[in-house]
Amino acid sequence: MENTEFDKVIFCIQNTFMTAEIITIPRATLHEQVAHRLRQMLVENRIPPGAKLNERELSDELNVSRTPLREAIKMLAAEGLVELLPNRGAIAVDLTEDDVLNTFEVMAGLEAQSGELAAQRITDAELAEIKAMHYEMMAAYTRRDLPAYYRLNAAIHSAINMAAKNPVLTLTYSQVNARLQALRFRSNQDGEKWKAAVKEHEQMINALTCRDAVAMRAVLMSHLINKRDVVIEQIRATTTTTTANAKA
Amino acid sequence: MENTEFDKVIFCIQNTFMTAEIITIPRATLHEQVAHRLRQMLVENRIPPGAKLNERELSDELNVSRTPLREAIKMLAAEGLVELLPNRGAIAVDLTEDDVLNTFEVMAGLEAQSGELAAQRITDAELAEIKAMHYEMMAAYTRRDLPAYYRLNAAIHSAINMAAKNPVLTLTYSQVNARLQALRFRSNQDGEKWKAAVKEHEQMINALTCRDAVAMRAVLMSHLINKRDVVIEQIRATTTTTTANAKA
DNA sequence: GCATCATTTTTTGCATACAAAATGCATTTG
DNA sequence: CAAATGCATTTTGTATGCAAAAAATGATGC
Repeated sequence: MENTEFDKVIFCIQNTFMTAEIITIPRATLHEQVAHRLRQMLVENRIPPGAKLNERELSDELNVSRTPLREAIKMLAAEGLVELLPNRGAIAVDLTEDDVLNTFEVMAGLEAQSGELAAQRITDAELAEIKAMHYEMMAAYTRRDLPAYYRLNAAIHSAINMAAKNPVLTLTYSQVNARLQALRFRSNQDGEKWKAAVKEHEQMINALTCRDAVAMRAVLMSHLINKRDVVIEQIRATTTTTTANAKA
Repeated sequence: MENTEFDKVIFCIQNTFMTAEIITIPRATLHEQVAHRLRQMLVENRIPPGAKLNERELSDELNVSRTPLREAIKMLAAEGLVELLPNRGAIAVDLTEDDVLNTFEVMAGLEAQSGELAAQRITDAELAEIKAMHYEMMAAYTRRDLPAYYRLNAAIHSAINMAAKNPVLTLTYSQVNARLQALRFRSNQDGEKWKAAVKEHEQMINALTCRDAVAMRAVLMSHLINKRDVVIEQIRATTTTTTANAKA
């Protein structure tokens, strides 16, 4: 049920004449590699929201023919990352404020359930690892190292998800989350919100330690609501400039 | 964000000589139509779980070339209805008992949230319509009209979903649900479970009328758990015969 | 008689070619 | 001068063809 994907693996072999040869071994099929790369480009805003996905351009850029590219685009459409306009190709999703609100509402429910189940099912080893990451994250916070903070934050949420021991939940979560990644990529929280987020993380660790499913649900619910507010603020602040940009 | 799909629309126009001409206007692109038809075939078990999707056979049967067929299959793969085996094509998902348990767990969370939000947001008109469908369903129950019961049951759950006023939730719900449809298609509940399901539906109506979000969550949670048990029982009962069938 | 290996056949994966639709532009016309 | 229409170009959608991988078949050796 899980779809593990990798980019090409570069292999170095030496023939009898000692001239190094580099051959590429596709780990997965071409359309899966393309889908993976497109996902990255979308999340990193290299393809901005609302932008058209020109098949010829992309196939040139990615060095594949249009066939696997189109297959990849169809997958992304099913995942909700791009929108398919009949006879007019695909565009990167451009979420309205309502879309973002609705998506966060679903995310909150999924995270809450994830935390609830994790509290019931987490092993001591898993909990220890999460605690370790939590302290690393606190270190990043005190140093105001935002990139490290984000990385650890994502890792912790992922670990909680794993502790819930439900692959379907994990998959559903990541699919819904994917659409928000593009937004979060550029989101910076101010000092006050950041402080609150850290406090919530401490509550999470406590709830997990006590295996308190109810508390865990409550904490994650409000945690997501705060995250939502941060993103919405960002959108409101940048919406005037970015929409003008996206149109161009 | 919503993907409405239709089959071909048959159009009748009369030319100046009064000879009726019939032209087909494809409402959606070919790959979308194919995806729609494949979905149906999977849900109705016309393609049984674990069966291979032979591209040539299917393209002959559906009268399309392999290209749009392959694009459709990629979409279904992203939706989780088929599994892609590199260089070996696609097979219809064959859920293990664990898969079913996990999927129902997620479904329960989504339904519960859906009900919770519906209790907060439902309009009087929507509630009235759901009540009407409920009474129709009760009629079908007393007549032991299983097909009508199922149809109304699905309609009610869909209506509750709509009342939650969150398209993202609706979409997520239907995607996760799609994988279970194939199982439910052949599931028959015994008298005792059926009676319990009907009782739960009455509680749902009450909770909705009182706009009691907490009660709604609780009812839908246990409702889904019971549904899960029915399906699991079915699987256990038929697993020996059907697996032998699927292999053949 | 069975297992292993080579060969043939089938099937998937990808690229290219062609058809249809949409877009942009220039010209024309009111 | 503006709107509309027709033409050219671009872009998407579908079909076909070819190459590589997997499956099936048959032959050979033990």
